[in-house]
Order: sequence, then structure tokens, then C-alpha cells
Amino acid sequence: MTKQRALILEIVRSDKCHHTAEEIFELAKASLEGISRATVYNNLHTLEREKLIRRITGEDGSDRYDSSYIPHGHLFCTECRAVTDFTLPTLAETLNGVAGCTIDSYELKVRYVCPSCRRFTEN
Amino acid sequence: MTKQRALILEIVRSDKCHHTAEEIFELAKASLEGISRATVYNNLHTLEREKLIRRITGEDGSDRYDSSYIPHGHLFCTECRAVTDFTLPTLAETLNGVAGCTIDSYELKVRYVCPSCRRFTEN
DNA sequence: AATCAATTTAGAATGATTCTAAAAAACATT
DNA sequence: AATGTTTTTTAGAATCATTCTAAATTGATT
Repeated sequence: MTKQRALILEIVRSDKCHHTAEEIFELAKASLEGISRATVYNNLHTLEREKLIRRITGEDGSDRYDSSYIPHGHLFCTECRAVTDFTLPTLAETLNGVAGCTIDSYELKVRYVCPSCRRFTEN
Repeated sequence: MTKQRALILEIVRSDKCHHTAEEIFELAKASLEGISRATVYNNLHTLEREKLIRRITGEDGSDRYDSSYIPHGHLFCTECRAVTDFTLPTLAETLNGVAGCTIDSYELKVRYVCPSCRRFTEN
């Protein structure tokens, strides 16, 4: 485990808000002067393959990374772009049934207008 | 409704396999000599906004388009890249409950190894 | 210290998508 | 059908996230 990889894992783990690779790169540079963008991408892939982090494909073209490997869904507010986690305890089981085998993983993205944005847009 | 838009809608509607924008562009060119790539992208966005087609963010960087606007999930085989539809009749209701309001839409992607690929990789 | 594999680096390359500004088409009104 | 207005189309340039490349560095092992 190189210091670059440890740092990137640390950044993803200590983050509540699903950063993009670019954001992680910026954060990493703050601690490790000369780190390269390619290193960030390489390690994000490696860590994902090792199931230490999870990738979620964002609404805006760039992928985001999530520290929790526990399967869960994401609520995307179409107004303010906030991302909120939620869990659906029985979904993985249900999907195994649908697929007819044990699934690798799932990604559930929900588009909605979050409560605080709803206050302004309604009426 | 321009002839370009009608053609693009027609292509998406008469397709079982979730084409990419590029594939739709190629198919469109076959019918309409000088159609531009930008027109394809513009219309895919417009049609999506009008809820006539649905966009799904594929596993491989490029978006795909789906003729069915009925909410449903997609099974992605991680071996052969095949995409299969499935429905989970109660999911939309469940998600309304989780979100605390009527959701706009959801996207459920499942990664697995499809039955025919499983035959080869197992044992 | 020598060796070999894995990792990192900077920057170029790629590929999907978006943008731009001008031309064409569609539409509404007379 | 002529007019003006709005929308759409077009070709190509620009952008942006990501991947690739090849050389340099690091780490682990003998």
C-alpha cells in the first residue's frame, strides 16, 4: 500500500458527500504536493476493484465515490443537486431473485426534489 | 415536429437493445443523408425532457436510450455487456415513501453475470 | 546492492458530449 | 403566398472526464 493509495482511501473514507475524482485529486494535492491525476484515477479503480470503496455514476457526467460499501440508494435532488443516502434492506435479496443468482452489486438512483427545494418551487 | 426528430424517436422506439447516441446517429444517417450528430444529441435531450424516451447511463461511459418510459430496472452482465430489462412493480411506491414525496424517476442498475456467461465461468 | 514487479508521473490521446454561430426550416399572421 | 419570428439544423470547434503511454521511481525480495 503506497502512501498515495492510503491517502486516497483516507480521503474517500472521511467524506460525507460523494466527491468526484477531480475533487479527490484537489484534496490529495493539499497533502501530497506532486501527486498526479492519473494516480488518483488508478487508485480509485484499484480500491473499487478491492471493494474498499464504491463508485456511483453521477447525474452530471462525472463519477463519484462513496466510502460505504454497504449497498444503498441515492436520492438526487434535481434542483440543488444534493445527494442523500438511503437503504432498502430487502432490495438486494429481491434482486437476487430477479436475476436468478447472486448479483455483484446494484446502483439505485432516484431523481426527486428535496424537501427544502420543494418549499420554494411549490405554490 | 421536424423530420429529424420524428426519425430519431422512431429509431429509439423500434429498438430492443438500448442504443447509444452514436449508434442512433449511424442509424439516422442511413435514412437521412446529411443529419448532424448535434441534431441527434439535441433531439435525444428534447425527447427525454418530453418524457417520450428515457435515458440510462450505461456502464461504459456513454449513455443509452430506452423506448419504454415505464419505470424498470436493467441487468448488466459484467462479462458480455448484455443489458436486460426487468420490472419491480412496487418499487416506485416504495421510493415515494422513502423520499417523502412523489419521485420524478428512478434508475436501477444491477451488475451480475448472466446465465449464459455463468455457464462458462463457473467450474 | 541487484533485481523484478508494481506504482507513479506528466502529458498526450481519446471519446462522449456540449457549444457556437450561421443557414435552413417551421410556424404564425396577414 | 409573403412576412417576420421562433425553432431547429448544421459542421466543426471546444470542453471535460477519463484513459493511455512510456519513462522514472519505489518497494519488496534475494
